[in-house]
Amino acid sequence: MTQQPTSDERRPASGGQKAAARNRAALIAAAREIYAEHGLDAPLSAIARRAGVGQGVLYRHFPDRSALAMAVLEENVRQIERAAASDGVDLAQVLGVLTWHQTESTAFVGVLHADGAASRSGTPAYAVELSQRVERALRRLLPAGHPLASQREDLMIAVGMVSGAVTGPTREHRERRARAAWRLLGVEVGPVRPYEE
Amino acid sequence: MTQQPTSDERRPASGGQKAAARNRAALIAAAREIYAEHGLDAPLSAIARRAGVGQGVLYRHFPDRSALAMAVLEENVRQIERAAASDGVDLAQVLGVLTWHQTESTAFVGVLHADGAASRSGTPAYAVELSQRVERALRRLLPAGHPLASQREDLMIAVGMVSGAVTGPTREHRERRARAAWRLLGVEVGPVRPYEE
Amino acid sequence: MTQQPTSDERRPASGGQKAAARNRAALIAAAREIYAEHGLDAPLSAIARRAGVGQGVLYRHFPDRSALAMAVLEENVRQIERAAASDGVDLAQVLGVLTWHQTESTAFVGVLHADGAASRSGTPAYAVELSQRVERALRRLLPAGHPLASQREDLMIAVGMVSGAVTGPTREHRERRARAAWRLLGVEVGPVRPYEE
Amino acid sequence: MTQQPTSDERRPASGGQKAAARNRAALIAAAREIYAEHGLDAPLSAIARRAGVGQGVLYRHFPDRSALAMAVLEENVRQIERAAASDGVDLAQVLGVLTWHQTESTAFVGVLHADGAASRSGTPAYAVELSQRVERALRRLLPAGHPLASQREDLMIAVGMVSGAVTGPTREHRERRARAAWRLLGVEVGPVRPYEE
DNA sequence: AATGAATGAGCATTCATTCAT
DNA sequence: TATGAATGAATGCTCATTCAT
Repeated sequence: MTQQPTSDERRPASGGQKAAARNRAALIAAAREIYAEHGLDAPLSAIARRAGVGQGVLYRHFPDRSALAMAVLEENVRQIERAAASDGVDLAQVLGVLTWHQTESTAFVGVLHADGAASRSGTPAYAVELSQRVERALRRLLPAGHPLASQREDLMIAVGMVSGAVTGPTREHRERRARAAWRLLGVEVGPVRPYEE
Repeated sequence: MTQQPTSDERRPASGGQKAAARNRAALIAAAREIYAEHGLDAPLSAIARRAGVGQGVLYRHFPDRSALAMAVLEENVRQIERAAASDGVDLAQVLGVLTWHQTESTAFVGVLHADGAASRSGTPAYAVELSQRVERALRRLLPAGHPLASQREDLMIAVGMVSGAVTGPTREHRERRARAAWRLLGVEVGPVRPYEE
Repeated sequence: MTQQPTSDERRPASGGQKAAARNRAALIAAAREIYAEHGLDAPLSAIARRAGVGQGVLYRHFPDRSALAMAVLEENVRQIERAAASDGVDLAQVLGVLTWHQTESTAFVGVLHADGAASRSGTPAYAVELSQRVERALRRLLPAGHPLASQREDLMIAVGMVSGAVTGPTREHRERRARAAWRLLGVEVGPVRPYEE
Repeated sequence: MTQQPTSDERRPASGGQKAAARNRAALIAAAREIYAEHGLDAPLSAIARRAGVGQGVLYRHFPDRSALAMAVLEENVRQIERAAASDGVDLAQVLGVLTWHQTESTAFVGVLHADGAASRSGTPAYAVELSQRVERALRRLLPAGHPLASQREDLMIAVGMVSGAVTGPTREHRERRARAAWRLLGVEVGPVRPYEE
């Protein structure tokens, strides 16, 4: 009726709070890798396995699929927000950081396809939220005369467009195409690299 | 006891070659609808059901998932090829037809993300092939001075970019964004509609 | 991304419509046994195994847990309804049939605990429905002067009470206790046996 | 480097024997609540959480699921035993206390379904034991001419019958049905309330 | 040639139980 | 002695694919 383990094997067990944090990090790292290889729909079991933990641990830390994706992509968005908040930064530089994440994390590209209005009803809520955070970060730096400043939607449409261009087997390949995309848009982009301060 | 088959029962009735062709068409039409509603990962059983045929028929006509997707998207590509081959047509008009398919068929958008070089190893071969056929169709009409003519890759990068912009709940929504995308690229587009001759 | 069987093994397959009906019957029979042994919460996989079919077959025939339970208990209820509808029958005889099912099918007892008003919110809807059908069948035969006729609820309370008395390892044991219960209620019961006409 | 433990950290603080007893009581109280809300199959983790203790504490005090259920129901039985042992009490009054527990604690009802002979092989041993204790308490007060005195089994069959009648969403609902059950049995019941002396 | 039943692998999720801290 | 993280078995459910009829 109720489940009861049949095996007599000794079962390994927990490793305290420190291990918990380590596991959480391992799960996020594993998810990032698996997402890159198999997309956001990858089996959660694969992520747990890659992280070297049981299925339960994944659920303990992330109650549902969204929570995990959110945690993974949160880091990407945060870096963009930080970059946008630093002193004396201009839009081009932040677009460089954005582009770096687009080329680095295939899953992140998917999020930027979600315009703020939830494209298809299937678009997960977290994607919309993350997309809006990126938009807020960028818009503050958008100067009046900028090519993307004339119409309200243009900014995120352009970001989506670059996402559409970011394909290819290696990061370098993807970066080349992303740069070409921005060039075609006539928008200046700074160095494509992660934000570090 | 030599009982004659009274055959009161309606036999499913094989239907001959004509029915076979009709089934194939019904499957493609059903797949197009289901793909639009549930994406390319929709259960094949749903497609068979919508087409009003058994699962077996689907497998008879399309040995695997790719074959069906291919058949569905083949039609989109063929229309673009036909449009590009008509008399006195110019690039803008064909881009209009292309854009119509992008806004109409979400699945088709996915194909155009596949640049000719097979972006991710996961990209199915048919996507690459279809993408290349679109490229060939367009490139013949690309005049020397066109904004997308200066670098070899620009043409399909631009197409991919527009695909990236095509999000939204309704076709109208998606068309508006596609037009904005072409505008940002400074590329002229003709009427957004299917090709009919 | 999408699941694809890794194994190369030949997989057995279906056996036509006749087998389908046979499977359905096998599932119901298996469920009846398993319910008797492990209660209504028994794992569905155990039922499928006992019936000698795959999990999918169970879901094809019974979309959810309720549907299967319903199908199993439906037969019990139907016999009572039939008994109640036969010519010249009186309440005592139908109570005999009811009692037979109470002693035969432990799961059926559970259903009769569900008064028409859904005892706990957890009571499944089908239990309520089946219980009400039993009540309707019995009430038509309830004569004015009967010990259970004075108050509206008394009829099904009495049925529930007998259910509460029906415990014990063997059917005979349970029948003995059921008879004692009816005796304590001062209610006459006919022969305890299934309905056959 | 002989660093003194500054112990700024609040250690969970073992708490000594007093805390242990407090935890045990908290677990029983929590279990009673959870059982009432979710039935006897409720997750143990929920009980530990409600009690405000870790899972480990639960296992320290109650090695398995039965031990906890036993401890919870033990209290119900003890009250009945105490009531039956008080001066000048009669059967009707004790049945009132018994009925109160039946209406209050759904889990307790289940125990009373277990006649002394272990109805189904699945019946846990503790249920049999508790049931027998209730029987002993009641039988001593059973006067010779009582309606339940003529046959040995009648007493606990009647108790089981009332248990079978005790359904409904609220305690009041259940009490009304329990009273009706005793009325149908022609057995007098005193005030339905917990025993307090 | 079509039907649609059956198989069974795969993924999500829950929870009893252990054990490092 | 208490905590609560981790394990992993069990179960529910879905779907691609095969094949008897």
